Amino acid sequence: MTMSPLVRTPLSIEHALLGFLRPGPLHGYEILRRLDDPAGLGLVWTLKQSHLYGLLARLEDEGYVASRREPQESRPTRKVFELTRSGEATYWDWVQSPVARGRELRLDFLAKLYFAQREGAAVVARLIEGQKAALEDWLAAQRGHLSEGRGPDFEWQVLQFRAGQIEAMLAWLDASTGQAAPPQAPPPP
Amino acid sequence: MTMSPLVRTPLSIEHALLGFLRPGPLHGYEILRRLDDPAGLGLVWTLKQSHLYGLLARLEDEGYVASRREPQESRPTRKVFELTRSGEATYWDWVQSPVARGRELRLDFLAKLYFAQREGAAVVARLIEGQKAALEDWLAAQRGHLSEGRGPDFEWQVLQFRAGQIEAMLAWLDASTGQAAPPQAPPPP
DNA sequence: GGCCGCATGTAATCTGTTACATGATTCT
DNA sequence: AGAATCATGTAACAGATTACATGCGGCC
Repeated sequence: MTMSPLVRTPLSIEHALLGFLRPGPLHGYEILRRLDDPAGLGLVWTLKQSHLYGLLARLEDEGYVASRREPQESRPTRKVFELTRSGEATYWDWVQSPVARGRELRLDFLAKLYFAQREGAAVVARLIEGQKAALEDWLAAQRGHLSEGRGPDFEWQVLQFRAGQIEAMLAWLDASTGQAAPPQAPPPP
Repeated sequence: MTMSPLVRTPLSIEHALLGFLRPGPLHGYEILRRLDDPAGLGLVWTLKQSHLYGLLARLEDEGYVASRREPQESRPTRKVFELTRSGEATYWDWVQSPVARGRELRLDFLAKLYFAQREGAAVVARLIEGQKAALEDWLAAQRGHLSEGRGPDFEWQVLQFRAGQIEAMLAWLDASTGQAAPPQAPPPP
């Protein structure tokens, strides 16, 4: 018996799809077209059509979205998705919380940023502040280990590598999005 | 009918295991212990025991390694693996060729570097030169796109982000391993 | 007697990716 | 007539991760 849990704990990349539905209901094909925009999210996250439909089905399974069929004249019936309460809460949580692991910076964080910018300066500020704090913690940890080590052995190189990547990320956050809007009350959690 | 091909084209992370066998035959448990070293490869690549055994079985399936059983008195029988010709060739190829995608830098490249350093300065130099060239190509591509774009929109931010990460990586290569040994004849290809 | 070290593996699960299937309409 | 667009999905496959299974011998 397969019990699909209503809520998965780790906030992962497919929650980005909820971001497309936040402004209002949408059908799968339309989401695909938005992903095709080479200057939009498609720049960092590409999906095959079948993959997208699979993800949407699962999000519905898990109760984040609900769907209704919308027949059209002279066009195939659409399946229009909209956020449930749970989906909306999950989205706000996802879009404002920093990623917890370095490997999530390339994809997950940029996706968050993409949607956060569509939600306004306060949301962006919140996301960036949280992520900066996380990065600074990581950096401190790397530096802590570095100070223990002695020579340029493999461990030292790895720590240097990570520190360098984190520093570059921090510099980028400051340079490209650093004009932080004053934090305001966030949209409904 | 499942035809497991003798050679998979993409040189991926599990080829790192071949690196443990290059100096000489080894059994799985011993590889595990080497991976446990928190200052060694284990720093960037962690494997569950079952996962390792699975990977070794597949490498054997694909003809990269061969195994023999080695009974012991008062200890469980070991399964000792050694490289085949194909495995050795694949290893030398893997350890000296740069990674082709950014996401492979964190794991695959560091693994290559780990083994390359065990093979000597010439191998390290070869790997690093190749990777630098690849990074510089990527960077040029990002900058090319950047010059086309106008404002600080999402696309611009993404390109800046990538450029920053690549620059940090280049700086790190120069700083921590930059004293390139003069290229010599590599070990038997 | 119980835990740790040695040494092996199978199998389930999950996720990601890709191939394939379908069918109507509109555009060229 | 043929290609592209609109719109949906199933199923196969590949990969990573984890849980679980087993058994002996030595140490405390």
